[in-house]
Parts: sequence; structure tokens; C-alpha cells
Amino acid sequence: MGVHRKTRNLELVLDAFRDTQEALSAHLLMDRLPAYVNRSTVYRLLDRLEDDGVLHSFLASENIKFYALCRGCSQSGHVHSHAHFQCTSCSQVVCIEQQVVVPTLNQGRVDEAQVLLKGQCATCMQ
Amino acid sequence: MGVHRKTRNLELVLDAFRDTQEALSAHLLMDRLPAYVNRSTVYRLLDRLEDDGVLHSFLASENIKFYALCRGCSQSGHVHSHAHFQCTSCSQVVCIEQQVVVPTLNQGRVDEAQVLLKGQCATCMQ
DNA sequence: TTCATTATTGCAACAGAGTCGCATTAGTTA
DNA sequence: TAACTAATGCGACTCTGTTGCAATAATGAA
Repeated sequence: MGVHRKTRNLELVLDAFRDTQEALSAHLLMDRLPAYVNRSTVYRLLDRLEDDGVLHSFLASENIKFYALCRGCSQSGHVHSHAHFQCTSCSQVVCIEQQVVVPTLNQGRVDEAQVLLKGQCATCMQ
Repeated sequence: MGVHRKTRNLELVLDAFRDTQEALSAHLLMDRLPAYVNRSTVYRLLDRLEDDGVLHSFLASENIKFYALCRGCSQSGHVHSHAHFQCTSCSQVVCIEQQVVVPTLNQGRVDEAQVLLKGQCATCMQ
């Protein structure tokens, strides 16, 4: 997983992801980190953790990039065709374990499918 | 479709979409419009045309919002669970007519599925 | 433990997408 | 033709994310 010094910021970021089932944007993540953690550092850590296969990313509403821990992905064979669900009421984003059937095309080659389901989560439906 | 005065800018935007099979971002659209069309105006027209059900939008790579003409959508019953394909080489985005099977969840309600397929288009594969 | 190496960080400035308030312009209807 | 007001242009702004550079600190070797 590349060169990684065990820094306090790295631990804080990893802990934040381990502490939740949610996917987090850089902004949401920073809300959960101490204020002294620099914005650039957060973005750099997210980038690096994604490169290293620790996190995966995807786009949700409002053009915001979300990150979540990779669970059940090896570094060589990522399984990222799983869907993500975003609640249109509370904006919370979660990973859906269920795999998505990637459509094939007549032309071209499909390498990856990003599926974002939008609707209302159980909590907001009450 | 709301109040729409038939302005030159509106016609230019609609023509740009009619002239292509591609989906266009605001930026790509502006490249195809005369330079005198204001950036704010483009964004406002895209918003309005989406509200009116003339265009639909979705997110592609790099957090960029793309727009395409709605084909076969009524204003009341949009069918926007179709997929979009983006070529990772040339970045071109096209709509895939084929419908996507929207997964159901154990909890919550799914209203919409945004599916972005990424890979290489036929042209770039050669 | 100390030192040298260099990955990591903080800062500040920047870039790009998109929004907004407001005064001006120009379709539309009477 | 005139009045109404939607649409526009402008500029300033917000927000997400990036980058260059100097300072800091984790790590491995001595």
C-alpha cells in the first residue's frame, strides 16, 4: 500500500471511516475531524488512500465526491460495481452490498459501472 | 413547459443539443455556442430546461454535470434510469438507450438510479 | 539515542464549476 | 406602440478541490 508513515492525521481519517457505515465526503469527514487538521491534508490523504485501495470513491448529488472503506476488495481486484444509495432528504450516503449487473454494450468496452440510487432512507420515511 | 420566451440563446442551446448524439456539460456546450453567450445564461438555461423536462442531467467524471435531451420522456413520467457511458480516453459521454434494472432495497425507497458506465468507446479502442 | 533522509503537513494562493443580486435588454401581449 | 416582465450580462461570490513551497516529523541507520 505504498509508503505510509503512521501519522496522527492518517489514523484520524481511518478511524473516522471505521466509526461509521456511511460514505463520507471530504466536507463531512472534516466535520468529524479535529479542527486543526488541514483541508489540503484531508484531500491528499483521501487521494492516497484511494490510490492504495483502502478507500473507493464515487460521485453523489451536487457533484460531491464521496469516499468509503473498501470492504472485500483486494488491491489487485477491486469490486466496485456495487451501488450506492443517497437519501434525498438527509443526503446520507451508504454502500449497497448487492452487486449490480453491468450492462454490456454493442460497441466499446465497459470497465466500470457507477450506480447511484436515490430515494428515501428508512429513517426519513417514518 | 413553464414560461419560455423564444430567445436567441434558448434556440442556440437547443440546437446545440439537437446537433449531437453526445451529452454535454456546460463547458462543452459553451464551446459550441457563440462567444457572446454569457456563462450565467447558459447555466440558467440548462437549469430551466431540466426543470421543464426538456433535458435531463447526470454526473460524469471529474464531478462534471452533463445534460442531454430527453427522448421518450413525458413531462410527468420521466424514464431516467437509463445508463450513460463515458469514454475514459476521450471523455465523450453518450446516453445508453438500454434500461437498467434498478435494484430494490430491504429498507428505504428507491426513486431513481443513476448509472454511469466507464470504459473505452469504439473509436478509442481502434 | 542521535542523525539524516524524505514523506507529510500547513499555508496561501489558485483553478474550475456553479450561483446570485441587480441593473439593463428585449420578447410578448394588449 | 407601449407596458410588462422574463431573460440577460456583469461581476462578485461560494464551494470543491489542487498546487508550490517551506517547515515539520516519522522512520531507518549508525
